Amino acid sequence: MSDPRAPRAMRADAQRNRARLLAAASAAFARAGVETSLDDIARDADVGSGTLYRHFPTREALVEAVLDDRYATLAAEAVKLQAERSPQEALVAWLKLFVNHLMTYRGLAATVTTALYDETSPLHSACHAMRAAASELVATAQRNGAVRDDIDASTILRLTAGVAWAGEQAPADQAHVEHMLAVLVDGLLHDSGVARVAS
Amino acid sequence: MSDPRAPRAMRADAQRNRARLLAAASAAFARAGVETSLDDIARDADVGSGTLYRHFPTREALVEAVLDDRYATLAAEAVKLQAERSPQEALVAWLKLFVNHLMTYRGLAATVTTALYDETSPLHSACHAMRAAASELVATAQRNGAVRDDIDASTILRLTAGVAWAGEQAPADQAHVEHMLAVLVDGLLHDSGVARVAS
DNA sequence: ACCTGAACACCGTTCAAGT
DNA sequence: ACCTGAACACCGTTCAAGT
Repeated sequence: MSDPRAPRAMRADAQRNRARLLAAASAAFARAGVETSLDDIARDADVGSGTLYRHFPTREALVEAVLDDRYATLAAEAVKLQAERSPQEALVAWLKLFVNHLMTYRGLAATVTTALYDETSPLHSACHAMRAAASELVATAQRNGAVRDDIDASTILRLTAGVAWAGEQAPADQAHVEHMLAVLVDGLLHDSGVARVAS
Repeated sequence: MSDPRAPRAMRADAQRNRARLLAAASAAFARAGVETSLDDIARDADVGSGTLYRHFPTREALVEAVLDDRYATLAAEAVKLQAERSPQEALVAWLKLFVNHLMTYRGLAATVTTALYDETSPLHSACHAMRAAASELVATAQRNGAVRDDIDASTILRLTAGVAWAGEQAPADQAHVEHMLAVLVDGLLHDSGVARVAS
């Protein structure tokens, strides 16, 4: 009868506190990265620190709640690209979306990469559909001979996260990161006369 | 007359404490990564925490002291490879040495990458010769048409550190990391009939 | 049912007192 | 000249008391 995911099950003040925490977290992550102080977030939200932990028992749970729909969107975009573009173009375009997503907050590349390997993480399930869709993109590109066969999808995701990580280690704009991604992509593609994605 | 770098300038107990701290730090870094507790290191060395800070005012200073000669060695190896091998082989072989060095301790890739961009870091000067030698390897490979022209040496170092970082995010052996490096290297090399470094 | 904020544990860093 | 360890600041996390 009562769905625990339905907001109506929450008391009005709890609902408001949750929303305040999400807004404060989003702003704090943007300003200082996902490793910023949780205490500060609670203070910014005008909420006791215990309330933050009641709503989001771990930092990852908070990150997951803030980004939430982004991973569903990334999964949907993968499926759409898969349907509309060539296998190679689809994969390359999606990796660009992925690397740009990872640049949303400093430290996010590390958090997501950890989550992809930690089944107990709340982010893990949020990323599940995205991961499956990405694997499909890779498998299709490999079947078509566009991408080398000696690498699996999860290594490709990790390497892409490595590019995002490299991007946040020093001042780098989006163009620079996409350029680094293009270099990686050139390494992923077979070179039998395939067009390269230049800078 | 008195050289501050000469160990004889140090009191005997100071000298012994320094050695103990280095040994404890090396063991702790190997066990728990370079971000491990400095307090624990002082305790392991049977030394007050203040003594650790007296010898090594920052964590980076301690990392630098522990690894010290490794960066001189990496610089020398670059020069040697430059002299003995083809431009392409030399660069590829050196990047392999570099990525393996970065895997020495968990977190080292991040520390070194930060240091490369932070001129105030004690690691920065330790890396200076290595960085110059690496730039030479890249420049030579580019002059010979072995490596693409649209990328500079520091971006290559950052991307290589990104591969090492990707390697420490999930259980990965040396072969796996070198395989990821080979993919990156394929992206760096020009594909005009050059032999690829396969897995 | 949920919130608050004090309390605890942990860590980095400083510094007064000691030798 | 160097060492020690207590003291301080900061942060994550828990929980008793309150509504």
